[in-house]
Amino acid sequence: MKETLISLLESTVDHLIEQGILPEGSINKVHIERTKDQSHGDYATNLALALAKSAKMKPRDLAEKIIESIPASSMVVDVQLAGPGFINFFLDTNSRFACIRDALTDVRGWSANNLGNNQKILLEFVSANPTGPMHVGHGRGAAYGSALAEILRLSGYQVHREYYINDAGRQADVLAVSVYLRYLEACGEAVAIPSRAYPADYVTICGENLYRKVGKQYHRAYSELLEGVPADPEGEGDEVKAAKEQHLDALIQRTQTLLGPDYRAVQDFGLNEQLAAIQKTLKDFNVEFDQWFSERSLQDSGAIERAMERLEARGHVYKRDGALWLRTSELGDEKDRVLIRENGLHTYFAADVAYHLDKLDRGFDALIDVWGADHHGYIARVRAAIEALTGQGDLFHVALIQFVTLSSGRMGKRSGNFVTLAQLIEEAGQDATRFFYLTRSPEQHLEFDIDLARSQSADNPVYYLQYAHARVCSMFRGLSERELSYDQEAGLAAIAALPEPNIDELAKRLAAWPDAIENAARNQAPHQLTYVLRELAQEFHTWYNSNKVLVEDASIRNSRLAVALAVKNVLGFGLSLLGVSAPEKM
RNA sequence: GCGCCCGUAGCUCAACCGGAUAGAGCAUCGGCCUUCUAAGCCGAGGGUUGCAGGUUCGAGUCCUGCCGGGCGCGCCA
Repeated sequence: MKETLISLLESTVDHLIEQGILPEGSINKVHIERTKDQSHGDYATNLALALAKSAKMKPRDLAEKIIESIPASSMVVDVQLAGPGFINFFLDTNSRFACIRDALTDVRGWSANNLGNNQKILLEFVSANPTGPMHVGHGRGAAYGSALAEILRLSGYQVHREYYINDAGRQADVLAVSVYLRYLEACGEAVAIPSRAYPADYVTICGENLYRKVGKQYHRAYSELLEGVPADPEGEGDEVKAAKEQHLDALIQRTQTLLGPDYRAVQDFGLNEQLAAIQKTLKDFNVEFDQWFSERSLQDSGAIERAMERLEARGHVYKRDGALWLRTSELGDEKDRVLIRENGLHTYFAADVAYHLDKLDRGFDALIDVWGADHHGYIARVRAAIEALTGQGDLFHVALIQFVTLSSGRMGKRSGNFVTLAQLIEEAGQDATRFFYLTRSPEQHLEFDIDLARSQSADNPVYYLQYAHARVCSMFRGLSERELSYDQEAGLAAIAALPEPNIDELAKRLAAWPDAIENAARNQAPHQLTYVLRELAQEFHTWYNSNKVLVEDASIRNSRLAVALAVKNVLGFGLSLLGVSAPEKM
């Protein structure tokens, strides 16, 4: 429909160029959009406004010339000049109500578009460290990434959803020691928990679980563990903080020495338990992945070394102060970055470079990483590294998700009493939580009012949409109770004969649905769908209140049932894209 | 200090590549259940889109400078 109008306008422009009214090559692309206001018709173009300058005419005068030259079409019943020079198109009834048949026959196919042209995209999101439970910030990334994947798939992209498991590096060691100390506690030792270790309850439980599983198999005397370990100082300030980290580092080394090969077993126990908890929460949250990618596997397979060698071969690295540096500053970053530390260990960044190289080697046309806004300073260096390795830095995109704040104050990753995603879902429910995350644009800070979610969850806008869906279902239950019939074809054929004028507004909202998907994909903005669906539900509720559906007149009944069912299909499908259920009863 | 994001109604937020009279929810006030689900509908009030310039037919949207808030700037991850 849109394409038809565009081609009509393109031939009009060609015609005007032949006539000498428009200069050669004045057209780049005809832009046409749906109107917001019914009085502006169904579609509008700003063509005359855009071309007025090159034609050296007033916009309205040019618009008149354009309207005169537009070829006749059976779809278009009227073309009007409006405002400063807009050209409005009014469609015939068949075209206006085609969306109802489309929504009834194949809502998914009708909703789809080919923006992506079958490109392969790797979408990495959440990737929360398996060192503890997910917090409410991770939940936002999960809701966003999951919905975006659905929208992109519907828009002609092949989407691969991936979770990067940070199961290597210092944080994994901190987890291992934290768990091990709690394990010793369970063995009967009196231990002091380092101030920089993970102190939270889940670590204690994890240590106890380990004890329950293996008994005293890994038990070493606590006094032995502390041999040669500097004290854990108290107080504030940079120096004290550094000393605290040194205490923890020494403890890690000591634990590794003492446990030998058992160290890895303890660490794996902790990592696996935390990862299992994360996977359960995500599953409960209706978020799925195609692949779980382990950071440690990069190390074990030698992928990191290979990436470093490749960078060296391409002349992007140098040694300084005993460390190996990548010249990212030559590729858009603000300064160079360390790959291999003075102590011989690679940085997190080095592993990430290898990871993104691996992604590209797997043959993806584009990489999208969903990151929290606090990582924005990291984008330039990763892109620089990809550019250095492959010359394809432009294939790397980051969707930055702004922070989630809680009404009861900022959350902290390590504080003992932060609110976890699992707790939030427990309080507000899966549907309300998913939907609330998605009603904000990703670049907007999200204020999540825990108390509101708890006490007033019935006010959540998600119920508004679900209620519209349930209403239609209820209507069809009433249909059989009253022993009335529904003939869909007869209904579709008679829609134009419906007496109520507000059917036009409702049909207009329905017809806009496929465009909403395409726009949401183009802007990587799932939140737009929540608004479009809300508007559809709103228009439906209005129509429902002013028109009775289960009437004696079979023709009107059939048509209204067809309309209602079309709305139900779009609402149900739309909610499924967002990971929200569409109940048949409420 | 430098970099990224944000600033829209009392509150929380929309506004698709720059488009026509800047829209919703909550809150406030007034109506609508003997009729398919009132978790709903109808109506009212509420705005110099942080401030000042600029670009153009047209700016909440783009550019510059301020003001305010958040985040980041490690051989941590």
